[in-house]
Amino acid sequence: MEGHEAPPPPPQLPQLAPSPNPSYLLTPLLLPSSSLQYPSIIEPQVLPDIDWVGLLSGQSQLGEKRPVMESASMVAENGAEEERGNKDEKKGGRMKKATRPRFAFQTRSADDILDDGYRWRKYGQKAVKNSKYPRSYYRCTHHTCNVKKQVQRLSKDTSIVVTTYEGVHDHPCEKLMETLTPLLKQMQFLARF
DNA sequence: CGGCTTTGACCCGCGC
DNA sequence: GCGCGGGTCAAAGCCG
Repeated sequence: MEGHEAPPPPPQLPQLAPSPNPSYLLTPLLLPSSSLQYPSIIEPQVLPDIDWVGLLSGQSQLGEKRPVMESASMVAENGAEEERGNKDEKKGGRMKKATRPRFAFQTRSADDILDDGYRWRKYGQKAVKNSKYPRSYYRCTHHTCNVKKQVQRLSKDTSIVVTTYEGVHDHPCEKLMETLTPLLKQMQFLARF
């Protein structure tokens, strides 16, 4: 799909002031991937180009108004209650708006899909307004797990991929455990001396 | 053959 | 009420 490639050398990212709200929770995101091949570094920076408000709140309107920095920072909306319109299941089995933690981060990567240790199944792709690139929708393949993520590449800086996670995995990350187990054993062994 | 991607259609919320 | 934009479904096709 990507077609026109040849991403230009990544321009200098705007150096943004550290988020006034330090609770953006980068750690939980780094955790599962720390031992796996990450395509690039995670950079806790914010691009004014991305529709963070839309990504995080579910409604996007990037038109004239820029998202304020606060909402544009890496956000973890944890208790963001929005129990609006609690209708019963819509026909077609569509999901109602659940109140789940959402957080987003950006990576500099040539790959849209970064290996975070979990298995994802793509269930949709949509063209997004104000963006050359489509947004992809993924769902965790674990049966009982209902975690979703959205992946979108910036049109301004094509080397930046924005990933938004929604929900928390209710199962261990097999890949991570595989990697960690021998390490832990070794640490336990060494700790005896 | 099972799991995954692709893709058009459908649904819903929101702004005007 | 209508149109737009975003999110999801599901059938068909692809691939290991």
